[in-house]
Amino acid sequence: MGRTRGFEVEEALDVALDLFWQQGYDNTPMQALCRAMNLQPGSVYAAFGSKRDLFTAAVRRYMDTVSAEAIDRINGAPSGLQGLREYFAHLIDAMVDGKRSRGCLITNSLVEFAARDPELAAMFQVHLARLQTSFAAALARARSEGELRPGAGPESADMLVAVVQGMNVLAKSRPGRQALRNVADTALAGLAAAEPET
Amino acid sequence: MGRTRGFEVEEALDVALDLFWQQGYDNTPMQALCRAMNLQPGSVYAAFGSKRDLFTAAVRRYMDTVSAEAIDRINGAPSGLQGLREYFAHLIDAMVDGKRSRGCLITNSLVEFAARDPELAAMFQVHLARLQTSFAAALARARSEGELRPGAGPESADMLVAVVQGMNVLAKSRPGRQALRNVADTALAGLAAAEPET
DNA sequence: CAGTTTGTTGTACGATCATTCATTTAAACG
DNA sequence: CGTTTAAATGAATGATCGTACAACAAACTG
Repeated sequence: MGRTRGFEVEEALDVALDLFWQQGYDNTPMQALCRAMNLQPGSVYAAFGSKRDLFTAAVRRYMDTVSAEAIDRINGAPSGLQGLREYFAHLIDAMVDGKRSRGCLITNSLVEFAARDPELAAMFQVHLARLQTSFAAALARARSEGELRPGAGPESADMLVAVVQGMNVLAKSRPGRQALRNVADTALAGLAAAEPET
Repeated sequence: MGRTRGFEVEEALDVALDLFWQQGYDNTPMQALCRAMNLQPGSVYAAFGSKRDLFTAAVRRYMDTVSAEAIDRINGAPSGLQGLREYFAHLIDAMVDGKRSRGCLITNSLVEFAARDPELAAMFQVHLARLQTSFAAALARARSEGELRPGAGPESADMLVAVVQGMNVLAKSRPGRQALRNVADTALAGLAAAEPET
């Protein structure tokens, strides 16, 4: 019983997610969030709890949507190496044209929170582990298909995770598509077997 | 004439630099800076201007000391590839034992400021360009000495810059030395000529 | 249609922020 | 030593922050 909610919680959360993604946590006042969500403070606190709770919910939503979609691409391709190539291709597209020009919410938040909020840091760690695991699986597949040079293998996943985090940082200074492609291509070329001359 | 300053400006700046490095800009109140510097607000404002000015000075100092020392290592080695290896080795040491466990002040600040302060963003861009240039020079030297595999060269510098930025992010979650070494070794192994079997 | 319960509204509160300034202190100069 | 000038002090200011709450509105229950 009682009055029904006049807004969609997930829609509002998406708006908050967008703001946190663009501006960071400390630099986004609750007032700005309320304005963007078209909600009064009371409604926000009733629905989400504190500002930190709202942020936590936004990070969770980011992991379940944006991040999950990207990671799924890694192992949804016909070959291991191709999965990696497609992952990076879409990442770069989103960094040039789309929302990833703001970097990655988790990378941004890791930098902002790792030293002061162990609970959030643990969430970010889960994300990194997922990414690493998917990279390792793709590399294992690529190796079994003879796509990798000797010495490269699942252990190389850590390097790819670092490259992605680095690209997320660099994306914030709006580099050209070519520069980003160069980064990804160089990283993958270092793992792939030498191509036969065309 | 007049009363002389009772503190060393550079010493105070180093203290502020340390605090900004650990906690970020937004998360470091002027009050905390004053306490750490053992100075009253008036003295700080007289010496440095605004909080943003103090931060700018701290970033400049970081670039001139911490960052310059690290970059100098790249091309201070007997061979190109060896310079890169030494750069990463010292970077990893500082991430495990030293102040680099807080990441890199510039990487942190790039994430915090790129989208909202073009002037600071330009400073960070200079840093990235310096790093890229040094990497490219080392790679050119390495190539001319036959240390690189075919396909690798100065253009690969962008990938190394991304790897470093990524490691700076990952460092904040205190990874083990082994994980960091794996990242650096994998990145360099992808560029280096195949080693003869021992 | 009353009563209960829940959501919404808008204001207001205390804390904390960056910054200022009148006052006091001390070094340098004649 | 007295005057001048700059630095240090520490409280105060106004703005902005996250959050709470009293008043009002609406929907479900019986």
